[in-house]
Amino acid sequence: MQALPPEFYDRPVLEVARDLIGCTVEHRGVAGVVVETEAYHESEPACHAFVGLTPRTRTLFGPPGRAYVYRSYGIHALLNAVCEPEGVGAAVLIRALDPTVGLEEMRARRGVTARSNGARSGGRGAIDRHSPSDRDLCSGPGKLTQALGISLEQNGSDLSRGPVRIGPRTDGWLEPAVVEDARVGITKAVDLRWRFCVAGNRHVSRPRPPGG
DNA sequence: CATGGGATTGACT
DNA sequence: GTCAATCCCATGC
Repeated sequence: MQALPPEFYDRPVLEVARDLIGCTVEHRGVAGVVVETEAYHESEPACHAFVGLTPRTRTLFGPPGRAYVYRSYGIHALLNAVCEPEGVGAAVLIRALDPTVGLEEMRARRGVTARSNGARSGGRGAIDRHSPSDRDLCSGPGKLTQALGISLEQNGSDLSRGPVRIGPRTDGWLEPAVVEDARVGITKAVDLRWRFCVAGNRHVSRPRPPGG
């Protein structure tokens, strides 16, 4: 797969967020098509970069085309693509994928959690968790990083070079039907409709947008 | 140095 | 629908 060049990300974050729909995210031979994104920009308070340059936001203010990976709620790693020129804090959050390559590996990573494996290993069947349906593999920002094996170590890495890479739209995804909606899970700037989803796609996270 | 708050998920009522 | 898990880091004293 030919990865998108850094210049692709050196544009207004809203444009990139829309254009990333239909593109492919790949990590170590496991991949999926982007079906949901959100845009974040330093000018609005829901963006981490709103507070300015700190150790945490260093990557956000860095060059475009890098991965911004951070820990959410102490548990999940969330993947973003840094956008706009260096010095401007902006990024696209990858919220959901339509799984395409390496589904067995995704099921393995998502099927048994550390907690269920460890704490519940009582007398009988230790591994008793259900195997998630393929719909649950990548239908959320924390799920897809787990399915692809993406962790905080990838923060700052180059999305054009890897190990996490993003490639252009392929056949079947050249002109996806995109619906806009309000962003999910935030408490500030909730009125901005900076969420982009593929209409009708099963792998879009909840809440599903109207018509999506 | 102490505190508080998440760009979430899964289990449970 | 409710709720807890769990860690990084921004903020304030």
